[in-house]
Amino acid sequence: MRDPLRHLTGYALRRVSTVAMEGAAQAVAPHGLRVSEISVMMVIDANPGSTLSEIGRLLNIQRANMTPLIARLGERGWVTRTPVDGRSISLDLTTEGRKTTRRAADALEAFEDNLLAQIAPADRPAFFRAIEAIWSASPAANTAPDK
Amino acid sequence: MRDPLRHLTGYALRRVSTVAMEGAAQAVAPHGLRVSEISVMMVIDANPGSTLSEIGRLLNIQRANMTPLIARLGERGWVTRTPVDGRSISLDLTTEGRKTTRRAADALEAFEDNLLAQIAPADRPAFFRAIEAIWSASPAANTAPDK
DNA sequence: TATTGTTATACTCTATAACTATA
DNA sequence: TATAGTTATAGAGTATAACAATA
Repeated sequence: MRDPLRHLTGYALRRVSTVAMEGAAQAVAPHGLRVSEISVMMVIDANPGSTLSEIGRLLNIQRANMTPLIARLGERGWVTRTPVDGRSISLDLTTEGRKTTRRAADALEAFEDNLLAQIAPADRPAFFRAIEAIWSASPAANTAPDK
Repeated sequence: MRDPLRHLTGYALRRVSTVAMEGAAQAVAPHGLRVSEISVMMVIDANPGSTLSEIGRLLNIQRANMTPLIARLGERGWVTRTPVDGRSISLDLTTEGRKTTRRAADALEAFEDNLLAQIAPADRPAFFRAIEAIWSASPAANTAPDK
């Protein structure tokens, strides 16, 4: 079977991205989390007191989709919501949320290390330059999500 | 805002893959096609007479999801279905389907060229080696989709 | 007026299970 | 028994529009 898509950059990127997402999902699932959820928790952990909107912007997740995600994390006692000025709410991890984040993030990073280990060390700088070049030239990198 | 995900290979791949998919979708939409549809049509064009299952395997699309996709292309008069042995059907492009494929594939490849152009020529070989290394080490590359 | 959070909704992609009919 | 195609369905991710409350 001939594969006329094999030479296409975007197609190659999509396949490999799928591999990465599935591995990340598996790494994080035993901790009861989805990739989107651990991502949000890691960002809150690194930026305590940030706003729902701010975190969504960083991760390219729209407000409308952040709300139920944060609600799920709140129900499990991992994230607290504190009104900050009457219309914004600031997000923080609970002690239990921090523990869960650390465990899940460790699992995620172990998987990411395995991913990176597949790439020959000599190829890594060029690989990341390429990724960064595509990203920073993209509309998504230069536009605010949501509106 | 600190971004604790920035250094993760998989996260970087996902973002860039999203850029690629959105660009591909935009390139192909004016021709009335989705990315999955032009992909299938390009594969049929390169492998006329192949089977629905065979094409699905190549593209990692399950049979259950191929059926409605092929049905849509059939309704538009772009793909024909020919029974080959009573349970398999072979797929071919009509003349009109070939024209559409050529136009949409040209648009897609123009976008892909722009993507590639973002990467410094000196970085390209390492970039593709890295992509290929991650892919070929993945479970997906060594497993048949569907079951 | 612009922004925040919320609700409702819809569309795409992907996945599974069950079924038939054929090989 | 295994495979091909089909149907129905469900989950997840993502997108838009509209709204109330606040800055």
